[in-house]
Amino acid sequence: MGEEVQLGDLQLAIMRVLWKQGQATVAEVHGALLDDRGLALTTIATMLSKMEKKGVVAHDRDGRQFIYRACVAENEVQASMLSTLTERLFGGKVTALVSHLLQAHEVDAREIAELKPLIASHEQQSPPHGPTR
Amino acid sequence: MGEEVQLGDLQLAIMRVLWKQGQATVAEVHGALLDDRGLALTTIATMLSKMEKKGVVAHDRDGRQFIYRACVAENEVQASMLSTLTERLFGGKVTALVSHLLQAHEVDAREIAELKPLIASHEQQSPPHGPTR
DNA sequence: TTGGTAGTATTACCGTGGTAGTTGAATAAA
DNA sequence: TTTATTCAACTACCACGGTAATACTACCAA
Repeated sequence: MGEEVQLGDLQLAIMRVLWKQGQATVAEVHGALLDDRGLALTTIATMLSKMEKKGVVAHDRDGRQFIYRACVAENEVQASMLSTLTERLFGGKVTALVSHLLQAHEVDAREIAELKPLIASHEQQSPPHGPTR
Repeated sequence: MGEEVQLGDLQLAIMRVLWKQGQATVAEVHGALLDDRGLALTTIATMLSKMEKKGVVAHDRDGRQFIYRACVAENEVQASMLSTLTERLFGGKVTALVSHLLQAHEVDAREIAELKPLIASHEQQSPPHGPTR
């Protein structure tokens, strides 16, 4: 592990379609993003090409259509990008990140209520795995 | 508010120096980053110029030296970049972000222990401030 | 068999982050 | 006063994300 996957905004949007759909043609991805972004179909196609060169997606063909699928898991990308951001922005301290979230009112009472059981469920085990990095 | 400040890796590193120091000359910033990055002094100077054009730093002069200082608060940048990432990666759901952190073992028992009081202290008040965005 | 259509491939362009050499000006040293 | 040094300014690249027009190709229909 440790792929260091960093994706841009459009790339993430495309990945979200593939993650949700499992697989999709260029036209399907384009359709899924059209309302929010109104991009040309060739833009999506070009981006998918670049992403394939990068190794984050791959395609099979069905006749002349390309069927794209994700090659990296959502978890993986989340982990990679979030840890990069935590490093750059909070000196690698996850607690500093969460602390900021709370301080900045980014999370309200309802969300705190949702969080508490989540934390509780992870409280007891969590193996002693040394320094995070 | 709502500045939408997005900074790159080097830019963040430079900002951290300014945030810590309060202000610094080009040479001082360069010195502070030299061990980790070994960049040319002109690289730092160029970057600071670009950052000034962008409005995130400003300078006064002391003789011929430039004294740079941050124009955006650390909190502000953290909020902006984190919320962008949360939007792109977790569909805007902060709870999904935290949930990922826990699931991915990015946070160990010690950190959870640190987090609990933080959360508790924000549990009661947190003004009814409607939808976050 | 020829022409339209659907779909990918190629090419191009912009903005920005990152990196740094070269130039020019002002000050300090000789 | 001339020279050397120290800055900042200017210029130049490269990579990459994003955006899209145009070119090519294979299939389908008339």
